[in-house]
Amino acid sequence: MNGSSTDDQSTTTETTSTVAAPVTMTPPIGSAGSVVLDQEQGLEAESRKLPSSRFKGVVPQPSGRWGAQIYEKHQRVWLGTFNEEHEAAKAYDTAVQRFRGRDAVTNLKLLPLDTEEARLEASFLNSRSKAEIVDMLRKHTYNDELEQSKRNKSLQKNPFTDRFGSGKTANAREQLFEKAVTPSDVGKLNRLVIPKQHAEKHFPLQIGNSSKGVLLHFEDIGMKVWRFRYSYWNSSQSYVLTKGWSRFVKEKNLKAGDIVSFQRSTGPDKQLYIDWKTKSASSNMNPEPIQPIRPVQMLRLFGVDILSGDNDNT
DNA sequence: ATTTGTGTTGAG
DNA sequence: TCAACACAAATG
Repeated sequence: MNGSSTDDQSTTTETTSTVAAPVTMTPPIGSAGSVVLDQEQGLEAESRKLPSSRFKGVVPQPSGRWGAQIYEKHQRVWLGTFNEEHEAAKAYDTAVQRFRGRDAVTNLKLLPLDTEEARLEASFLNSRSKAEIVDMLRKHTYNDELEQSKRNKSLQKNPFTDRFGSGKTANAREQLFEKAVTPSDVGKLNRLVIPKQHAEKHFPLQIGNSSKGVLLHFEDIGMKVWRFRYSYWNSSQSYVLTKGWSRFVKEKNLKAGDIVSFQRSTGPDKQLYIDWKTKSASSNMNPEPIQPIRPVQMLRLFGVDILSGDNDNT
């Protein structure tokens, strides 16, 4: 049934190949019915015994392939069959993270904390039901769907048309507020003053945290995450972004009068976003654009996204 | 004709 | 919860 195609799941060089490519020790010759296989470690008497997998959630198949399964409430959930043992292990890893959370024990998956890849995949995982994830794994389409999700996310992040055009919020992000930065906001003070009105409305501080401050995560247009310390300064009775702010000013080459804007995801994740633009023109006028936006690429992505409608999501 | 993946059991 | 085993159901 799934003999070939849709094989592009892992990063290994496993290309599409039918069962006729047995690189491993498992001989796919004939089904494990009663075929006697000598040469196999001299275990003639147990020739029909299947080899155990060293991976959790992975079981051998009589065909020589590997099945993946996970248990939930005394019940097995089948995750599909795979040509390679590690492919099945990967499927289990994905499933177990969706079923039991980020801290679940996995077989192979390194847990690159704090990387954008990890964030995107975590977001993608939770945006789908368990059944949907299982379906993707069984059909070997999980990686494709994940990549497509990433593309959509990056499109969704592009606010240029929205904010410079009509200012309407058609995205899954809501505009919180904007501020024209002052000379001191981009100067040596290394801090951004957040107007009290907006600060108290959108970034409320706990009573205990007001002096100490909290760490806020913002994502920019290039999906780069910025971490700013946010606190209240009693001396000036103002709310400020301090640690981390100067790096943003430097990288974006912010000048006095430029506009910084803050958004927040309308979804349940409450992800915060930060962006900027020059006073009277688009940010493309930046002499050193670190994250150059290419309208051409954006359009191309749009086209691909719209045209690739061959998914059979339930 | 093959292979899947479910039914089932027993160990941990 | 987990995998080993057997085999009816599913698939080609």
